[in-house]
Amino acid sequence: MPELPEVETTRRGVSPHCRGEIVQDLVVREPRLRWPVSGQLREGLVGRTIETVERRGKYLLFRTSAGSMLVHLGMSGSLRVVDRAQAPGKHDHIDIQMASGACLRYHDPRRFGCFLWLAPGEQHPLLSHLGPEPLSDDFDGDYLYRLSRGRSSAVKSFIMNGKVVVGVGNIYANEALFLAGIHPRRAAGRISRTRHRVLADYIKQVLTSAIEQGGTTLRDFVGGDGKPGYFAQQLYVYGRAGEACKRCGGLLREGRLGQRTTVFCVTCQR
DNA sequence: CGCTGACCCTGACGGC
DNA sequence: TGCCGTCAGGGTCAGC
Repeated sequence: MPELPEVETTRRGVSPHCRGEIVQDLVVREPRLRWPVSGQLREGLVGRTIETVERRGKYLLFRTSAGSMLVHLGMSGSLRVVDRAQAPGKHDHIDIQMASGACLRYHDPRRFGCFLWLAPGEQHPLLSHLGPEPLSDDFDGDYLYRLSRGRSSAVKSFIMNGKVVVGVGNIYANEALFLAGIHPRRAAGRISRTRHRVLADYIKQVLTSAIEQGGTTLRDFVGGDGKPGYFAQQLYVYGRAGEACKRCGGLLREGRLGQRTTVFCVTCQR
């Protein structure tokens, strides 16, 4: 589910209900996530005031003066604001209850997400090797060009690699490559500077547009306010294999690249 | 160091 | 109706 636009949508949705609020209790119904939810999280968080909710790549950081809660939504996770009186449903694994009465509820059928506690100033290994934010000035075509020299991996795997750039998942990688007219299997190291610039610009554009639409809801994504995203209607290739290319009318083809479904147009992408 | 594939887990869906 | 295989938006890790 969540790539950068969905995580950002979640951040924007939950932030007003967290910022400046005291955490009254943390209820963990199912600690078996990607890594077990430790007691340290509860010890660290309860009684603290959440100062800010930040995002780094697909990670959310709930900052307090005593440390931070690091959250990843995995593939099927969502975090939304609910009324604390509302009975938890299946796969509602964690509640973060605010003194204000608001409640952040974490739902994750596949349990690939994680909730970790970071001591003040602690640089978690998960965050320390991440590439630049795609929407920042640190990320552009020249950067992609430089980093890709000598690399033999397919450009799609390259831009989905979090050490190269964060937040670009399968949906938006497919979309950006289509818009840039680049074949997903082309070796990253054999793409010109000009084309890398086009690609970087489209990555920024497609992510920005998706954030504006509240993300992409394929089956069950909901943002912090519980509402779905509307970007799915604007997808050019993802989920459209066998249908007509919106640019040339040809049949979109599907393949597998690095265990991920890849959709592209053989005419428009070279 | 770079790259590939197995793996983590549950649910939805299509074919029989 | 049910069983079975396949696939799904994330990332880590071992091995070459």
